[in-house]
Amino acid sequence: MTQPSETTSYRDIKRIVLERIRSGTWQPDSLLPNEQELAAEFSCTRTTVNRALRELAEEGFLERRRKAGTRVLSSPQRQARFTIPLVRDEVEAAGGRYRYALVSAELQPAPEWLSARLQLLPGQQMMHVRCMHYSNNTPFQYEDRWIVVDSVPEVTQADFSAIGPNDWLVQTVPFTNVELTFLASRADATLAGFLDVPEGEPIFTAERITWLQERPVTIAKLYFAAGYRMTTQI
Amino acid sequence: MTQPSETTSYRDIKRIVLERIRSGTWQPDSLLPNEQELAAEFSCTRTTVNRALRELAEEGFLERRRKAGTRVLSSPQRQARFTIPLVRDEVEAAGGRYRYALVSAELQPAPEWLSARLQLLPGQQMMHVRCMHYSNNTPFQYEDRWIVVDSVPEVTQADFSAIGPNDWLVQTVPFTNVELTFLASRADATLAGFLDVPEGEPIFTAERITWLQERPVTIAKLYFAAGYRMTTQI
DNA sequence: AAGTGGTCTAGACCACGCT
DNA sequence: GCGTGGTCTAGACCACTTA
Repeated sequence: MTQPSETTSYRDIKRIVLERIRSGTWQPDSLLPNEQELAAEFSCTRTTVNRALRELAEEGFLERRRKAGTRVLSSPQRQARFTIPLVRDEVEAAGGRYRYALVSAELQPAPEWLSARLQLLPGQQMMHVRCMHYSNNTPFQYEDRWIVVDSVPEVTQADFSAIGPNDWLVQTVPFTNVELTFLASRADATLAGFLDVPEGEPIFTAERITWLQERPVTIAKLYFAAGYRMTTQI
Repeated sequence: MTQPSETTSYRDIKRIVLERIRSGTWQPDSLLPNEQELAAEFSCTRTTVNRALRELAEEGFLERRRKAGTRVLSSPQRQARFTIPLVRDEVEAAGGRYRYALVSAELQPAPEWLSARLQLLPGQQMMHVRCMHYSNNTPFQYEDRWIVVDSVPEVTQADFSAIGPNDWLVQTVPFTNVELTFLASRADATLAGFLDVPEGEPIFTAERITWLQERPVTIAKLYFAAGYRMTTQI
């Protein structure tokens, strides 16, 4: 099956190490041989061993510390990786026809909960955008977003009836840090109307807060249609 | 400009490349110079450039293809990484005192929805475990789990009044693939009782399906207390 | 056919953090 | 102090993919 390659690659080493952990050859919390010894065993250089172990540590199976050595983590810190797609891509990937609709876009001073949340000055000017994303004209996501005008002054010129605020921001503010939160919220009357669900319906919700350097740029609350599931393979 | 360190490390290169993307020096969809040229510019070896670009590609900023070169992704595929902690760790990390309580553990044939979901034979024998996790004696999570007896025969001997099923599985089945889903569900009467919330309350829910090789091992539905938020920095 | 990234070798120096 | 992993160099061959 595999290529008849004679050399031991870092992929081979990863596979072998995982097998030894799986089979219990290397018990949880036990120390692995050091890189030099493993390199000798696998007839390769320490560089190759290093890459294999480094990636396994990155993936949450090993813990590595200088001088202390490399240890098998007792309960692997499996990390879930979600690729957060653009709404349009998500809809189209599911075979739907995407449609965007602006609900409102208004300049407003930041309400108190927002100032506190984003560490803004009291009453700082914000662009408040609300919009809908449809898949085949069925409600897919309701978006409630605030953009800090001081951080993105061009936002006052943007035409959000033509382009969604997320698409606009991606094009305009090239780069950022993001804090992402998932939660379950309850559909109030407004939300129930936009998403076409009964009031009180549980709504899967994502909150994204975005910074440019240390400056807050935007907070978006994304309310997904009923029954939405966010899935990933680990 | 740069720090007085004379060598250019792969971290420096990552930083510089990100700055050039951020500042628009390298436009989205444009091609970067090849590794050899960058190595010359940064006065380092191609190996070092390679590591920097490889990691940036891994992080979703660049796309690399042999012969085609390295390209700036127009909309960076930012990936959210959630570290999924053990319940006990999560509670204790928040400063709470953890308590586990078994609700029920029974051998049952798999109901139809479950057989379909896990691709089981009809009526296959399952261990059905329900339990609660408390933080300072306040409900934190209700767990409803099914374990495939054929995949983990030892489960019939396990004493789930002493140890939680997740802890037990981690110790017993060393290794697996996982499918993780987040959703918002509604508290029915049972759930409302265990979590001490009104019926109908939106409940943040995680579903984990675990496989050993190709064999399904367990499906767990984890219902979190009201107001739970799952947060990550990207 | 040819250019690009993918990976490996053989060696070196260094920083961290146990003991 | 000193052993371990962290990183870099200089070079090589190779695999893939596109022109």
